[in-house]
Amino acid sequence: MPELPEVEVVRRGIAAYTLQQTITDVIIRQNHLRFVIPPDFKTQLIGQYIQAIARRGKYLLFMLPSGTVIWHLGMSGSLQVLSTPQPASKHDHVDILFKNQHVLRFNDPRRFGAILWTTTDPLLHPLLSHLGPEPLSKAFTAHYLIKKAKNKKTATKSFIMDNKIVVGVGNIYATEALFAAGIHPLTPVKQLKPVQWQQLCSAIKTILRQAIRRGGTTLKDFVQSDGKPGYFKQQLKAYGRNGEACFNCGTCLQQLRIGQRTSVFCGLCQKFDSNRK
DNA sequence: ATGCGGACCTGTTAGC
DNA sequence: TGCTAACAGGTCCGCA
Repeated sequence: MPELPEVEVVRRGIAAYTLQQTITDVIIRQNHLRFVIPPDFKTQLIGQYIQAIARRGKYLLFMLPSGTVIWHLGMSGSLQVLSTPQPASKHDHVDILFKNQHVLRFNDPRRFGAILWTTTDPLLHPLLSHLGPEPLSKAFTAHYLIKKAKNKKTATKSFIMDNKIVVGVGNIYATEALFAAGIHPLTPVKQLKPVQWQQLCSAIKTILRQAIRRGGTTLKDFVQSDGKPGYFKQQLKAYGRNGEACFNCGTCLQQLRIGQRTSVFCGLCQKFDSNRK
């Protein structure tokens, strides 16, 4: 479910209620997520407090004095802060209780989420160590992409969704960024011109920033930490619009599958040929 | 080395 | 109406 903007929205939302708060209890109702939650997870956390909540790609990092909780929301996970007790409903797998009475509750129907505990540098963890740069950082530039794309024939859409190239760009924002940059999703990356890399790079940054500002994209069930949906869906220009008219030229948007993911694009605005524009 | 398909798991929707 | 198949925001692994 959540791509980078959604994870960032969650991070900011829960930080306000949980930073510096002592953990009084941890309730695990289902420990079988993408990985099994470590057996000592509960005892490691109780009595400690959250010093900071960071994000690396789509991973949330809860920094405690003696270690770090690495938390991934998977495809369908959400984290909410409850200020009054509420009975657990279906798929509410984990609760973290704080001294200030707030509860951090994790719900994840598909259980693709992951919760890990590490006492060493989380950025060196095997799941994180190979990750590419943050798209909103200075390290993410057209120049960097050109270097990475050299001699590769990968489809541009698969390329920008590859964690090792850049983190946080999932199907929604990849689709949107390619539309904004006027690049056909199947274009082999070695064919892209520098000007197109510029457009793509800045489209990714712009779209992610806008999505964060609007609280992320709610397609079906994404909620911010306060339970409200995200409001970026109204801004989507290509994703989910197969068969509808392109906002630029009125042409009927098309759909195809790339790497088992649906891709919507405009056959007129997004061409292989780079000499337009 | 790269790149693709499959697997993980459940819920919703489209189609017959 | 009811059953089944396909598909869904992510990621890792193994095989070609």
